[in-house]
Amino acid sequence: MALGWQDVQAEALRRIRSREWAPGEQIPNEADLARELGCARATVNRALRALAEAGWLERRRRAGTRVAPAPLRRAQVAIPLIRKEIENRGQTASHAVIDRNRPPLPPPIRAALGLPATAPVERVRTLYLADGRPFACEDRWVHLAAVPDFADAPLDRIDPNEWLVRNAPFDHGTLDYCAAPATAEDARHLSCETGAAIMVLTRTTFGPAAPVTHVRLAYAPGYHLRLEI
Amino acid sequence: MALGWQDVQAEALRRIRSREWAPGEQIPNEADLARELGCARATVNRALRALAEAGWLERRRRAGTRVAPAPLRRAQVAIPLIRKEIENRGQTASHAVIDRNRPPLPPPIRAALGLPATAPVERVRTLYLADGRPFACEDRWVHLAAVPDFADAPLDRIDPNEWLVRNAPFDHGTLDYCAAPATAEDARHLSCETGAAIMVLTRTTFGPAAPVTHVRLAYAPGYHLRLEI
DNA sequence: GTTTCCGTTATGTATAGACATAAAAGGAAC
DNA sequence: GTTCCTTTTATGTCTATACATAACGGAAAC
Repeated sequence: MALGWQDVQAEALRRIRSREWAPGEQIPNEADLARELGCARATVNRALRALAEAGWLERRRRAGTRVAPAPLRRAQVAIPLIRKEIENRGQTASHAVIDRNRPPLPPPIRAALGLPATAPVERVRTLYLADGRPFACEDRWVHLAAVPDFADAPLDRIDPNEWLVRNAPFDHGTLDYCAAPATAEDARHLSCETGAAIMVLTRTTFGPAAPVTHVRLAYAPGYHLRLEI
Repeated sequence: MALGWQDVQAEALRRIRSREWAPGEQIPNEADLARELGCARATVNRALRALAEAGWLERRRRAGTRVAPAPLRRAQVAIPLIRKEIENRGQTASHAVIDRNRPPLPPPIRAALGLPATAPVERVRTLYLADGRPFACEDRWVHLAAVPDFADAPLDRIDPNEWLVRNAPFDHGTLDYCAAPATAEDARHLSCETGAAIMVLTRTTFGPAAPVTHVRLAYAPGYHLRLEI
């Protein structure tokens, strides 16, 4: 057997790193490379496509393939369940619903979800605990028209985050992390001082047809968001 | 005939979302699906592989393909140049080197890089400005054995971040975002108050053979890390 | 000179067929 | 029952071929 696509990928990466193929420069076309390396064009294609997805190459039909000028690397961040996130740290996860009701939709939340003021929404505030100590507190608004069953979700047994992940798969959404001072309410729930620097995640998710949920998640001090690249 | 892998992917995704294929459940094998949909197995393979990479499916040889029980979605975060990050906000980027020298390597940095105390390193502290206002301040340690040319980098013209991205392509690394109170030094450079909640990024990158750089980047208050999912 | 059109070219993708490989399942030896 | 081995099976991958598609570049029409 000849080379596998991973071998081709490794060889291409070697040439990129050794500057044999310099940044911005066009590399040989797939057919030539296949001939040179002694494999099928499909194999070269698989390798180069993977490198393009990883940000090392830029490919355009007819224009050929060139080395990315400033290799813009992408990091992947897995968005796990909060429960898993706690368990991955070797701690025991639990949660407590603080309150659950249907207040009028405040304009900022309304805007984020793109809903009319009359849309049926439920608000749930939840405290997540790791080994019994506060880990994060969540203020979540759920669009009931998109997930009618949420009204009956047994949130004492399964946390809102996990219930929604399991029962309302979504299309797309946005995450926004920022550092902020803990509000008085955050501080009360997280047992920290008002104004302490905490990580706040704001997430809005949309289903195929309608917005699903908007959530503000305030992590207790000391939270780290780790990415691999 | 006309069925492309994207069509197959869309159909599979429809079945996952409609719960025709329920979470945790095993789906038909590639050969059967290909026969059912009227395309080649390779086409089905391409579609299902893409869905697995996106986190919708879990595949194992011989064991078949099943719908991910709790679709663990991954978000991609592009790690742009700081300069680009500023320019993408429609502002003008500039930078100023605060100091550049070769102090002894402090143990925490040494541990992060995995280097002996005698390793040749250069420390550069840089302030990044957006429209002339402080955007972030950087404390960077560069392993000169891995990037000897760094000693001659004209950091008045090109910022350290960009110089390294362009001249020292790396293999892998870790990013760590956390919310922290601004130190007195952060506060002085960023024109904010000591103790203000700021986002701190700690990044360590490694080349094929040796560690390259360790950097602590403190963003001015108000910084947001946005991800699309 | 400008616009339109068309051929060339590199990548994108589909296909059938083949073999490789991991892992589960079942059977044989003990 | 436990261990080891063999079969079976679904995914992983390579190959050769073919056609699709985007885009560059030049020729033709005006």
